[in-house]
Amino acid sequence: MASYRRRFGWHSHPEVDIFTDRSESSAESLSQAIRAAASEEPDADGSVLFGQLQGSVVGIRYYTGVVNPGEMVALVRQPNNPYDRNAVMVTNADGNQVGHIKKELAAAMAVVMDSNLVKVEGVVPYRTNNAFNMPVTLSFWGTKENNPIFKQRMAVHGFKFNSDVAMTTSYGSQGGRARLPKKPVTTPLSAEELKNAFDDLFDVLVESKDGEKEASELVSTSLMPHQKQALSWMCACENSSKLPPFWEERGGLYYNSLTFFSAKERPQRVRGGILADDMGLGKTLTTIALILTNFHQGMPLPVKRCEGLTETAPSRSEGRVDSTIVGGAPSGSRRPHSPQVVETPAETQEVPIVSKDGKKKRPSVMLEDLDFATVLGGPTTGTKPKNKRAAKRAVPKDEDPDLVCESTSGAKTKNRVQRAAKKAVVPKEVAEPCIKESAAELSARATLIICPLSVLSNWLDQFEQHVHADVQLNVYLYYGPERNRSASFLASQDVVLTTYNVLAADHAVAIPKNTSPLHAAQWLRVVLDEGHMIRNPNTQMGRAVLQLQAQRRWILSGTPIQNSLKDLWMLLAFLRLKPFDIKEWWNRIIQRPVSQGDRAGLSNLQTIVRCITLRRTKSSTVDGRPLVALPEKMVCMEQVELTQQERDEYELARLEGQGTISSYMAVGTVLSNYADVLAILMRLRQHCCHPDLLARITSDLTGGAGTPAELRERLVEKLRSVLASGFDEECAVCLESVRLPVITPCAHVYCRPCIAKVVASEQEGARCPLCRSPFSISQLVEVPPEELDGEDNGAHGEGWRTSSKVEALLGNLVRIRSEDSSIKSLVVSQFTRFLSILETPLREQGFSFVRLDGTLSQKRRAQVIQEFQSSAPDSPVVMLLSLRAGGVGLNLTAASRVFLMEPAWNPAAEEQCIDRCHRMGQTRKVFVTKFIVKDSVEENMVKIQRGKQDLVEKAFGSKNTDRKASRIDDIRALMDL
DNA sequence: ACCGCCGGGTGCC
DNA sequence: ACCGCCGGGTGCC
Repeated sequence: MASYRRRFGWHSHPEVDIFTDRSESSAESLSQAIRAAASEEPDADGSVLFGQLQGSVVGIRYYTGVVNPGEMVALVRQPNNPYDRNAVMVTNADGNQVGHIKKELAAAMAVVMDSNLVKVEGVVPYRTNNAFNMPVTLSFWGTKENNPIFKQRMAVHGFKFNSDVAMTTSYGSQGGRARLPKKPVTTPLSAEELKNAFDDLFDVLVESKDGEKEASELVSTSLMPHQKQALSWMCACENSSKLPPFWEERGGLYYNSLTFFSAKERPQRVRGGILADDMGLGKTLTTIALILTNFHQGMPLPVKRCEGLTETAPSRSEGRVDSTIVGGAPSGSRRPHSPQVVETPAETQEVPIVSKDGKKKRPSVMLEDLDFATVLGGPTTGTKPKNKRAAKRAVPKDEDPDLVCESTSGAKTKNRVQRAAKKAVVPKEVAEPCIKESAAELSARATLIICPLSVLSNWLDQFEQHVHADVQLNVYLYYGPERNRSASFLASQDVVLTTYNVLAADHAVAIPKNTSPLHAAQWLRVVLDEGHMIRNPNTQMGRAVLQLQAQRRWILSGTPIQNSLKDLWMLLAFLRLKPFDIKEWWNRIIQRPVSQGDRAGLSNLQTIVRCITLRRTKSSTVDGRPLVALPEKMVCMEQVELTQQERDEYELARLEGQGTISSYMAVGTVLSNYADVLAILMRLRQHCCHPDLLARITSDLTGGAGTPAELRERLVEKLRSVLASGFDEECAVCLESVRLPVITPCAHVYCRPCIAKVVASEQEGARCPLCRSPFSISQLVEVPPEELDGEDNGAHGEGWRTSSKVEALLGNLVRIRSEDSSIKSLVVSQFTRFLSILETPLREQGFSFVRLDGTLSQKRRAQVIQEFQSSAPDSPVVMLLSLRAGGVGLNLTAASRVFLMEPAWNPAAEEQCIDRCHRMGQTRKVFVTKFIVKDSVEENMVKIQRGKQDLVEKAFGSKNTDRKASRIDDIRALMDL
């Protein structure tokens, strides 16, 4: 008994004591209970039906949950029930408790559920007039091996199954209707079909929703057609009272065609969805437009505008950013008080406006005001005459102190446009039934945006760039130790920007006693940027995200599903798409049917995704034209010839290296001397760039024993060089990019958690998975964090010398400058020391430049990017960029030339770099130059790059051994062996 | 619940 | 009367 109780399955959730909360709010806590319990469930696929039983649900008069004939119900174990530890609770599809399973049957079910032998599903087969209990058909699902033991345990309690009926592997999609296992009507999908269908899940959605919506004129950037479509769609999602998928209204009742659940209450709608546009289509801008355009009841966000700033509006002066960028300071989010404040007009369309006295205002009256409003916000038309006209319209001061502030002349003024706006409560979407909002709902104002740290600055920039300078938009950066933790302060902002980590950390700290500030606030809207980041609901992040309180919820993601169907569940749970936000229903209705190849299940899944997602790709079209016509991109290789002296040095190193490696080859110890091989390759690559790069790599790797400290230092050095080389980016255990890299004494690099797993799994001595050399966990070495990107900052003052590659780059830069001095360039290298070396000639030649590498703090990084992106005449024209710096999403569109100083092992890294400037917002043709030293390891690397790209496309089932072999082949090719 | 079960009242017909 | 029978109170787990 004790043993099975300890191994709680998904039906049991000992933490949740539902009896502490039996009152009104129990519906929500029950949903949470089910969700919590269900999330522990192992994969729902591969189950077979053991059999079915008729049972009864008792005590229904004590609960409010309603079930109609044919509806599915959930069975949830209640091990803490004070009356019966075997209790099994029954809830309906809405998460409301219906009753309990009768105790004799519950006693049997508790045994098999607690020991994880089965998952139980229930359907109420028919109606009775009994007010005290109701029938339920229970289906028991589990893995084949567990079938006999299940039957036996049930038999002990007197429940027998008819064995010939029970076995069927098909789930079918019958939902609640059928009580007997059915033969599938159609043949199930093959694994291949399933995989394709799954991959296409989002891609087939690529669609152009018709209908465009203009952004509020608070937005200074004009939206492209596809962005207007997205805005229109997003507004509709937020405002319409349309039922969620699979719900329909039938004679005053709301009916779900998948669970057969019907309810009097309108099911809670999803006010939001997934914007899954490809990267670069402007999800950020569209979201900003949404925030400004769709406040309550389809009105624009009411904000104050400072007229005085209008004239300088279009220039993005640095001064404006700091008012938003400073995290933590309570006043940090407010822009300095400026002259004459006006609130924004609310309406831009010809909607009849009813004035205070009930008279209908003619649209023309409105237009007059609008004209004025347009002037206020107009990007380039901050013309004096119109402003004067605006000033004349100022009304006496005594009306509404909130809207008044000092004008330039010191007089208190308020603009009458506002009065028009205030009266303009006519909803915009006349065709769509506009949702009703309660007073409490109407009081929510702020939008919370959660994003990865790497794109924080991008959001700030984009707000800066796309919102009119005179708009007093309160954007608060909730980040850093000084952040303001007042929930009411946060809720009073227009936008609060934070990261997943801050959210999770706050949540974790607050959880035992109270709620975190972000969880205490009632948000108008929560936006998850790169929303695919949260995949697991059991992580701190996942839990924190799910518990936010908001009226509207959005997920922005270029790749909504990364691995499996399960990823999608988290997104649906976040959006609270009923009833799929509860895992039990998701598993029953979607996950299991689909993973068993059920076509109807797949089609239901597609319906769900279609209803809540908008996705366009770069190749989508609007009215037959591509969404974004990116300027052309030209990629060329520039061959660099070494000087005779460089060539001599290179050949010396190559011959030596070839000798070493071929001797390893001869005795088959290439992999156990991997570090050596990499070091040789590294030296050759450095020869190709600049001789001074070699200076520090002097340690003889095979050198005799030293003190442990020396050995350790050598390993650190090796790890550093391995990481810098980019060669060993993938961990041989998880086959993914190395996280938390550590190096073994045999110089193989793994993720720390991966190698720890290996050590744990091997009985006695752990061996390196690649070369089988023994090692212990204490011998693993990691790079001290402060050194990760720390390189000497080129004190190359006097002893500086040039190289062929340096000359090649400088030649290009000088030529470009002479042709068009406004052209900016990215100079990319993996060797940050090479970037340091390049600083000297750039300075000598009078190029103004900035440098972006991994050592920069977030704040400094943002500054550097902003400086570089600036179009001011004295702004930098070159950015020295470390290949590994920053993540995706960096926006460096000011550059239109990219110089890749040396080939990278990973072509994707190069592509990513290029895409930082060849992306939306790029107006010029982009030229990419890849420098390759002729007759060198670099040329060989390019060949291998090509090979790998091919490989990636073909290979899915490549095994570890294949990888090893291919590595040796790689090395052979690289060294011309 | 038009049941079953419990426990107090009651006790030939 | 340490039973049977009657009828009211009661009722999930």
